[in-house]
Amino acid sequence: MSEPTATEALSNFIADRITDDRSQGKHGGRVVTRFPPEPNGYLHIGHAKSICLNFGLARDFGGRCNLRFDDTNPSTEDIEYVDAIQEDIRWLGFNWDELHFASDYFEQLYEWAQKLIRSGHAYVDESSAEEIAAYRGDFRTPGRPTPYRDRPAAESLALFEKMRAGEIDEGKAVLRAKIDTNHPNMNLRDPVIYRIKKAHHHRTGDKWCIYPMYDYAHPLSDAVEAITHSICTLEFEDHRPFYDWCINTVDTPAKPNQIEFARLNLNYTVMSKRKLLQLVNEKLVDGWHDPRMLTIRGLRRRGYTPASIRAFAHQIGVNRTNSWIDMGVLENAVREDLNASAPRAMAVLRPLKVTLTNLPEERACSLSNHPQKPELGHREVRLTRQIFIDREDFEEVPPKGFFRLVPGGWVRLRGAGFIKCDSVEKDASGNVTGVSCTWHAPIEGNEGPGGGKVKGTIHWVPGDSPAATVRLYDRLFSVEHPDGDDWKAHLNPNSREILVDARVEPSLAHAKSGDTFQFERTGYFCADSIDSTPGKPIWNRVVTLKDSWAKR
RNA sequence: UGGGGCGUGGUGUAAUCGGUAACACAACGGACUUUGACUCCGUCAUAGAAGGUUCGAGUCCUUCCGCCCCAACCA
Repeated sequence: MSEPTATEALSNFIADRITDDRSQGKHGGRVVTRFPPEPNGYLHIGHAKSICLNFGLARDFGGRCNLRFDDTNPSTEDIEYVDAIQEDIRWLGFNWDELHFASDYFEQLYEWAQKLIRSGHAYVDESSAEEIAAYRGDFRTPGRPTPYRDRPAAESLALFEKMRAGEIDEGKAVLRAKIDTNHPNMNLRDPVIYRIKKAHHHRTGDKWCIYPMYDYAHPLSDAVEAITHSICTLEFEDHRPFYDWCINTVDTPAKPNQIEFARLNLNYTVMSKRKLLQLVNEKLVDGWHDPRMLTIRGLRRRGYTPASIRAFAHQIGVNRTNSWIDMGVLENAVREDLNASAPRAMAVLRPLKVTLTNLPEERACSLSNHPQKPELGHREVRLTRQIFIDREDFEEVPPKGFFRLVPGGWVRLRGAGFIKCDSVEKDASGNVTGVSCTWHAPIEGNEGPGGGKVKGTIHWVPGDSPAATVRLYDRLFSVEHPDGDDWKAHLNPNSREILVDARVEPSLAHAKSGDTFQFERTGYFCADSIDSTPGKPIWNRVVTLKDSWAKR
């Protein structure tokens, strides 16, 4: 297995900063990161970037990395996701040091909120959501205090207790941090830190009916775990002052620091949970694990390897610039990994019958399982009197530069000698239904049967090869940036083509779910983990091979 | 409009007291090849713009320009 980049130490501005912090003795020299997903959806390639960053940094600096579920909003979260997320992280090849849930800290968070109230840093506001928004103002309108801002701490304390006790209806009161109602940074205009939600929580059940907001729960959860470097995406940048406010005002023993980086943008796909959910709900794809989805599960089923995703994350780097990564970079990462590891086999996607008129008898041909890895051995493929080749490897009137099978020309048969097309059979409407060829045994050296070099080599399978279902996957969208209201109109109608009469080498019948092969000259294919049946794998195309001929 | 960020080739990432613009992907050209794959070789940027400081600036200063984020009781 070649995995040169995935184990290489991370080199980016965050790693630099950690190095700095350590040299200054910050955080006692410790490095503790965390990956904090909200369990309200499945992980996707964008999360993979964050996972590789957080776990990678901990690895590189001999620190630790926790998995913490940010489960502060019971109305959107579900246990289904917490299980799936853990499975996906492990599959990617990472292990967390500690597993936590923000909900484990609810009691502590509540006490800290009381402390804030007592010290005059928080108050219960009984304004409605609309009123709060109105009083908050906007970029051009100054914010103002609501009538409840200066109520006595004791009153807020009592009301906060009533909120917890379920004696106040949803929407009738919230706890707000008391900072500055007219701060230029909107996030500091007395942000809400607790709201009433009479919802069942997947872990705490009905114990709570008030839930902390992310902006309050996150920094304090980090502090509880003594996280040193709390890495998040750029949109939280102007929340950082409040992050620091929480840490400093509550005055937690640990003082974690938030560092932001740019989230991953990939073209020809969508990344937001909202849109992915919509694709699933509207059945535009076959669920979260559809091989076309860039969810971790989708990628896994498609045939992407963990190493290839790690290599991709490493290659794209980390910085604070909003940028778009070309889908080709991801595709190239699997190609590179699979080229090194996947055994070779032959499969004919669109079969064309070829009769070898002069073949005396069946012939056993020995083919290498990997050109660069002799240790993977050889396999036997029978050359039969009738074989299949791919339709696109034959042209009756070849374009210039075509060096596959043509009438009267020799072409090499992978591992099985040469053939020359003598005649073409057609149906009534003129479609080619088969060709007849003269076969010639393999020849040592560079010369072909007719003298001179034979440039082309094509793949083939025996005439009695079983039919197999092969699914050719392509990018989900046909435009680089599917956005706007009509983003779904840009779904690629050809993102999946199902071939039910492909012919694969008989040996492939024994492939297990998840096994991946390179079908020579066509691409990498993975035996589907859900739809395959014993002895009859269904093949998913992971990615094509590069094809400098097709480009012309 | 107030606040916060960002701007190096087609794409992404580097160059950490200012000193010959590096690496990868893509593209193009070539070599090799029983996968038109792989591999190998070569070509491909003067830095958002304009000024300034300096012997010398992507790196410092000034002024513009462009793009992104923030006005949920979401995260």
